[in-house]
Amino acid sequence: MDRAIDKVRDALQARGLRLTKPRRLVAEKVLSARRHLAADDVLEMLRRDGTPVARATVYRTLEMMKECGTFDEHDFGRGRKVYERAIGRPHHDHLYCIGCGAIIEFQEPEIERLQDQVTRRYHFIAMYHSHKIFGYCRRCGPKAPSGDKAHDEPPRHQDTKND
Amino acid sequence: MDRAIDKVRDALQARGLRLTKPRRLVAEKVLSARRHLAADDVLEMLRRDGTPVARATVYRTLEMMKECGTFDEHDFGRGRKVYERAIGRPHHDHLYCIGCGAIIEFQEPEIERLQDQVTRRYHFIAMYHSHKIFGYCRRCGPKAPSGDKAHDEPPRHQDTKND
DNA sequence: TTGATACTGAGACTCAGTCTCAATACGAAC
DNA sequence: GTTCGTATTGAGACTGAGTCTCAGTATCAA
Repeated sequence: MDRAIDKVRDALQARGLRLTKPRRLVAEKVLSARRHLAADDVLEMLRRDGTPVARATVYRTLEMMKECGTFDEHDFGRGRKVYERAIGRPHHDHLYCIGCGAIIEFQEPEIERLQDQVTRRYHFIAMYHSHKIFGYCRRCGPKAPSGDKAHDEPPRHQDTKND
Repeated sequence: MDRAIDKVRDALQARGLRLTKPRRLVAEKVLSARRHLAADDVLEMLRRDGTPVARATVYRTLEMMKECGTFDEHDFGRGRKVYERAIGRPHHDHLYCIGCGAIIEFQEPEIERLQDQVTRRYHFIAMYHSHKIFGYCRRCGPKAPSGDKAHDEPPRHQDTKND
């Protein structure tokens, strides 16, 4: 984690940017989070910690960290962007449970290879990609897709990674 | 196209919904479009045609058509959802050009197969997925990723499919 | 210490999308 | 055809994530 913040500093400095106190506070929240965080989550967490950071600064910092490659940004269609640490962990894609909001990460090198093949086919230069599979996790199960109203208000399982 | 509108009607009726005039007008725009359309595009096109439909109705209809499986909805990160006809055409995914906004469709059955494998691995029941590759198309080329400011205002190629 | 520049915070603003509710259209029953 | 209940529409207010502006503050180099 200290290692991670150093890498964040390096990434910023490489672009002539500083790791100021507000930026560090935002970065630490995302780096240590056990789930994907939205700007509002970070805002709220810092407020509760007694170290509030302005809304604009949080948004600017998250965007900046994404540009530097230290955070990954995802949009699971809930009308807000969420972030997770990118440094020090391998690339992965996501399964998103429509029932409970759980996010499961997966790696499939063969898909990545096929993607390269596709982009070559179209003389396309890939910069990044977004591969998400939406459905129902093991716990929400096959019953969910039916008219099961219990799932309109997604239950939040304790030990899963929610957005 | 007449065939298509009939399928739209059937899909609605199967859910006890009617194909009213405003809904038909919205549906026809998306069915006949040569590119992905946002709600605002549809709104504007209908206004220009002299057959205006209320904003709320357009949004409601697009959502409804998606639910019925007649339209596909995509979000390419430009802050608005876009739609394309789904009936009468095979499933595909997209390459999105950051330079000019061009959208290239691709099909890769092998990726779909690997996806199934992934979901099985996690006991996940997939309902739909979103697979997008962002980068630069043949015309925007390898020069684009550099600090080429000419691409801040994406040029719009005449014969490509923009969102 | 000074000047130039980067950064922050507060709050106004934007804009896609949603909600509300009165008015209207439509299908079924009479 | 008329009536009644329900589905649908339109206008415009509202929401909420994200952006912008700009004055004030911090930081760096000289």
